[in-house]
Amino acid sequence: MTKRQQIIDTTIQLVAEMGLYATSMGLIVKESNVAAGTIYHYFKNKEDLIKTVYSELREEMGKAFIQNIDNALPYKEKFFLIWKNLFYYFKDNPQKFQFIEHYASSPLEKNEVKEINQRHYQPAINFIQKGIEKGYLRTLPESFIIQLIFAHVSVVVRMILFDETDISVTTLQLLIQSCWDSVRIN
Amino acid sequence: MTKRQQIIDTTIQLVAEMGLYATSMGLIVKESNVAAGTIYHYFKNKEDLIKTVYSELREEMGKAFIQNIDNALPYKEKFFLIWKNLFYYFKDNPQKFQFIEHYASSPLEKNEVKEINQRHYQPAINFIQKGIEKGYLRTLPESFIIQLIFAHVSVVVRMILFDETDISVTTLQLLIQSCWDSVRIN
Amino acid sequence: MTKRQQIIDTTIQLVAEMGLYATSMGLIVKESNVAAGTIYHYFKNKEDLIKTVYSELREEMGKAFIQNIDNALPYKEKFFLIWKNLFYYFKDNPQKFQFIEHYASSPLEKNEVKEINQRHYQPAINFIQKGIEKGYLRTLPESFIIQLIFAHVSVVVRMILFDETDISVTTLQLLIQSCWDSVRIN
Amino acid sequence: MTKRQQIIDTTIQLVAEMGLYATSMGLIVKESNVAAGTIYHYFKNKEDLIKTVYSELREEMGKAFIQNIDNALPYKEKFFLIWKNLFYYFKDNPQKFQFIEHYASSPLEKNEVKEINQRHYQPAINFIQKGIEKGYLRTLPESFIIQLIFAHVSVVVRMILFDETDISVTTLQLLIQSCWDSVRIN
DNA sequence: GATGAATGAGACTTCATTCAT
DNA sequence: TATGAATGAAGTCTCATTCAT
Repeated sequence: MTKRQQIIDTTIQLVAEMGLYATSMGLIVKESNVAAGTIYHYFKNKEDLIKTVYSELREEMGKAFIQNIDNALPYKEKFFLIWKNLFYYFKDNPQKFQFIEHYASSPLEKNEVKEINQRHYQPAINFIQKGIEKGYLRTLPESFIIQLIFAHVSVVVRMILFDETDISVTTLQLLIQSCWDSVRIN
Repeated sequence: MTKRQQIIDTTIQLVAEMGLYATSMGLIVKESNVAAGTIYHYFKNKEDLIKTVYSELREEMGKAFIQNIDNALPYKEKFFLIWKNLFYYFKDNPQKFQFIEHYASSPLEKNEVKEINQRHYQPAINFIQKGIEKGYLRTLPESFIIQLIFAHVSVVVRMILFDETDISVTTLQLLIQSCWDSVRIN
Repeated sequence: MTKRQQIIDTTIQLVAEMGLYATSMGLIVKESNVAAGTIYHYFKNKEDLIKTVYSELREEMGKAFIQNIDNALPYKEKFFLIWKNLFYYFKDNPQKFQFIEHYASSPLEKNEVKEINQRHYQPAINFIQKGIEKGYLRTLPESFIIQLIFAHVSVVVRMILFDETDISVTTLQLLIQSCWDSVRIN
Repeated sequence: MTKRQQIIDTTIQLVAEMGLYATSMGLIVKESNVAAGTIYHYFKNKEDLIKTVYSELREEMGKAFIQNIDNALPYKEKFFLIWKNLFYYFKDNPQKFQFIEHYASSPLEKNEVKEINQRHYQPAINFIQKGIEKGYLRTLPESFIIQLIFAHVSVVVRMILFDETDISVTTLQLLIQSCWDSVRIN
């Protein structure tokens, strides 16, 4: 594994466990078996490191949730599949989920990166847009609907992760239905 | 106003604007017109200050959202009123909303305060419990339903606050309906 | 007990246990049931408090070690009695002993108090002086001999206090003999 | 000279002059021409710095006082030589002597370092042990005898250092004799 | 006499970052 | 590329002391 990747992996892990601010560069140095200077060889500074990691995760996530979606399927089924994709991506990568949550709620989020990462959203935006146009979804701002879905999934993931319980396929189906009911046309 | 209150008010304002970590004790000192030592007269340390502020806000919030609820009203109407109470409490106190969001996503949240503040939830838990029993709401864990509603309101509030737009009463009604649809029995 | 005495007692106890610097005024306040301002009513500042306590202890100690000395006794016997007086004063008042040790090794000792407290030494100086004149003791500076005796007793007391053992009368006699042998004429 | 050594030297000098507590890290920074962070690169914290310095001095002292002792010499002569070694080590390194005195009387001393540094005592313990076995010294606990000798030397050194007088070789011989008389078999 | 809220200088320490090797 | 010693600004907190009540 390259030094750069070691740094990124350690950063994800530490931020997930301790949060953005408790994750000092010194700690990353210690845990990643890399010298302080090396980090600054690959990243301009701490903010750049964090933002880069976030960017990469967003891209990965963006790919994950549209994966294996057959366009021929009915809209509702695609919705359910997408929800599941997102859910399992988070469930199977709890540290990445937590990193993203930490980042999203940090003051860093306020900056320009928002737009930069927007493009990873594009397929999602398109999907929602089409849902509204075709009369499957309520007439609400797309970004709002996306936030709603994202928030919904996050609540479910958080519940599972922190309660350390698992969830049956049936229950999961109920939960997705709940999300679907909040955005679909009655 | 007492020194203690000055400190608390300044803390809410600064944390709302800059986040938990960018809000240094030095900044609080400067903005609150209080000596450094005075803060430590009222609070054990920064963590204690933050947690105390959070606790007080949670209590206030707990009171706000069950306010003016006539028990004689139909369940659904009560649900809508509670949603609105919560919504307007956040909308009218944006700094308190942001403080709570910052706190909730911080590593501090992980600690014991969670339980301590649980009692402010009690009316909410009871309300949800009754809704499930009477067959108005889906059979899901109460705490999960509460999280879902909370997340839903938060998304709406965030949208309004950050987009700096306002929202018509009609739209609001639609949004509450969306939340209701995600938890009500079909 | 007067507030003043409460302060002094608490100070002795805390300094004995924790040392001069770990004994903060705040700690004295907490442990002595006295308000911060009250301490400053009786003492000019921390240094004054410590020095006053020390002065009082020195006076007490000065009285203790010449107590019950019959001038008619042989010189050597008087020496043994004085040694014992000093020893038992320390053994029976371990906190006072420790306070004195902490003070004596502190930078405060360097100041003027040394002379002020000199007068409590006077009987000791006289006793040593007479011993030299009469040919019982070696011709060395009196203050040096006093330091030697004081150091000797302190070593014994420290040993007993920290090892938490006690000591037989016979052993004690041997120890005094050791001290006596270091200053008597051969 | 390395940064680490600069820090240690400055620490010895400042503690000797001002005591353990008046020697702030800030002062060490100023006097040693080193950045604050650099101290924490070499030492975990102030306590660690002080303890490390003390440890090194104890080792140096341990080497100093058994230096040039010819085992073939008579016991008493070896005793005199050892006393002199210790005496001159302190007299020639007054700041180290004062550092050790400050440390020894501080609350830090109470901790584990005591044992760690015990091994530097080993030659001394052996020497005393042999003295008792061979009938040269009184039957008293070795550690007690060591404390006695140490206290004796310290009184002499303190006298010379603080009175700023020097001492003739004859007088010195008298003083060692006094120490010897306090521990030798009559 | 007694109280304790309020002060602010200064103590210790952390941490992102640089730079010579 | 990679290292890690060195930096110093800034953060948190303590503590002796004051003063209005």
